[in-house]
Amino acid sequence: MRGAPTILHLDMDAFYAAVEQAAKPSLRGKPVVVGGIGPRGVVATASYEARVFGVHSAMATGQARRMCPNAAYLAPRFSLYRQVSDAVMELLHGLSPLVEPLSLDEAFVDLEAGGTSASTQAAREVGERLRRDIRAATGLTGSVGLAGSKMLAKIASERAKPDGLVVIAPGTERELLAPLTVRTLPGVGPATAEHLRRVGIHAVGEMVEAGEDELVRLLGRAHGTSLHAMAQGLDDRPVVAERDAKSVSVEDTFDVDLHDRARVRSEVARLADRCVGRLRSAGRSGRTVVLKVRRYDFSTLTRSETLRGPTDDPAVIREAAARLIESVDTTGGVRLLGVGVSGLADFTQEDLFAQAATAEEATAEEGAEPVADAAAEGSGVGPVEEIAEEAGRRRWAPGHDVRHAEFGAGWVQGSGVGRVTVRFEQPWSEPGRVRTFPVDDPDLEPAEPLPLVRAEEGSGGQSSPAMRPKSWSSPPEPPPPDEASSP
DNA sequence: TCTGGGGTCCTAGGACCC
DNA sequence: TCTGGGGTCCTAGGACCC
Repeated sequence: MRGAPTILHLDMDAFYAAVEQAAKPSLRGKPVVVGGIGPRGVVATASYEARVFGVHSAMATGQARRMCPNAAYLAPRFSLYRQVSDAVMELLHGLSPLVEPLSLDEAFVDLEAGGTSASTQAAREVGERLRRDIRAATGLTGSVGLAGSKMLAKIASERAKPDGLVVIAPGTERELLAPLTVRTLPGVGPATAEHLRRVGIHAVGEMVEAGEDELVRLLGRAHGTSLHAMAQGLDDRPVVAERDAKSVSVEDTFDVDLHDRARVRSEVARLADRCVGRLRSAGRSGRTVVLKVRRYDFSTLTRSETLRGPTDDPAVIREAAARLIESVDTTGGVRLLGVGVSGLADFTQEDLFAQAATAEEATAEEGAEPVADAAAEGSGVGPVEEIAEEAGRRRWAPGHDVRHAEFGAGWVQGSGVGRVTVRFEQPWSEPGRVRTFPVDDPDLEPAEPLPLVRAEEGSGGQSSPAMRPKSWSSPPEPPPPDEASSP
C-alpha cells in the first residue's frame, strides 16, 4: 500500500464498440454490438446505447438480438483494435516505464516509477492529462482510476466509467470496501461468491469478520489468504511490465456439432498448424501439447502430452495432437476443439541438436546432416495457406472495410443471398449512403481500416505517429503482399 | 439461435526419487 | 506382517479475467 494514489488503472470505455463507432459515423449514438455473429457467437462489447436494452458482454449474441434487434452487429477487427491500443499504450509509456497491459483496452501504470510526485494533486493532473491525450490521439474516451494499490485503482476506474476519473485516497480503503458486494474483489467469480453466500457472507466487510482461517477453510490456502488481505484493502502486488507468454492456444467452436470422426481428426490437424503458426510468429517453441474438447453437452476435457524437449515443428505437434484425440470419446458430437502448447522456450530441441551437431562438425565431419534435414522438414507452408483461405471466406464480414472502384471507401453493412450491402462513409465524413452489389462484383474489394483521426494535410498535423502506421501514411492502394486480396 | 477465444493461476493425485 | 517424509514432474480439472 502506498501513501499516495500513484498506481493508475486505465480502462477504455466500451472499447471495441467505441472503435467501430469512431470508424463509422452512421453508428455514433446508436446501439452497436461487437462479437461472434454466428449461431453460437457471444457478445464481446456492447456500446452504452446497447447496454440500455440489457445487452452486455459474454451474453449469447442470439439473446442480444432478441433484446436489441436494431443494433448493428459487427464481427471484431482485432488488428484495428490492436493499432488503436498501441497508440494508447504509447501514451502510457510516456508516463512511466512501468506499464502492465492487461488486455487491449486496459493497463496499470506505476506513476511513482515514472517520477510523478507522490501527491493526490499530481496524480490527478497526470490522469486528466492522459485522458485528454487519449481523446486527441484516438478520438476515444477512457476512464482512469488512481489509488495506492492495483486492486483499488481498478475499482476506482470502474466507478469512473464512462469517461471519468476517480481517486481513492489512501487510508479510506477499508471503509470504502466494507459495504460492497464480494464480487467487487478480483478473484471472486460466480463459484466463489456462491461458496460465500452459502455461509451468509455477502459483503466485503463480512469477509474480514469471518477471519482468515475461515476463508482458507472455505476457499483453499492461496485463495483464502489473498482474499482476506484484499478485503481489508491490503494489496502489495507490484506493477509488472512485459511478461512473456506461458502458453499459446487456438480453438474453434463449430456452428454445428461435429460427428464424423475423420472430420474431427482433420480439424485437430488444422488447429495444430494454426497453433504452430502463432508459436512461430512469437519466436517461441513449446514442450507440452494440450488438446481441448468440448462435447455436445458442453462438458469440457483436456488431454496433454509432454515431449522430451521444446519444439516448433508442425509435424511433431500435429502428431502429438493426433495421438491425444484418439484417447477421447466423441460419440454424441463435438462442439469445440482446441490445440495449445505450454512449457514455452525461446529455442527448440532441434536447435540444441543442431548446436551439438555443429560442435561435432568442428571436430569430425559426419553426423550433422540428417538432423539438419529433419529440422528443415518442419517449415511447412500449411498455416499460411489456411489463413489466406480463412480471410477469403470472411471477405464480406459485417463491419469490415471495403473499397469500391467508383464509390470509394465504405464498410459491409450486411451480406446474404448473393448480395453485399455497403455503407459509403469514412471516420471523418458525414454519415454515408448505402448501396447493394453482387457478392462477386469485380469493382468491390476488401480494404484496410482507415485511421480514426485524420492526419492533417500540409502543416505537419499532430496526430500521434502510432495512429498512422505505414499502411496509412500514404493512400493505401497497394495492399501488403501478405494480406488477403481477391484471389 | 445458450453459453467465444485467449489467457493465468491453483489444486490434487500419482509417479518417481532421495 | 501396517504404512515416513518431502520435493518435483506430469496430468486433469476448475475458477477466474478480459
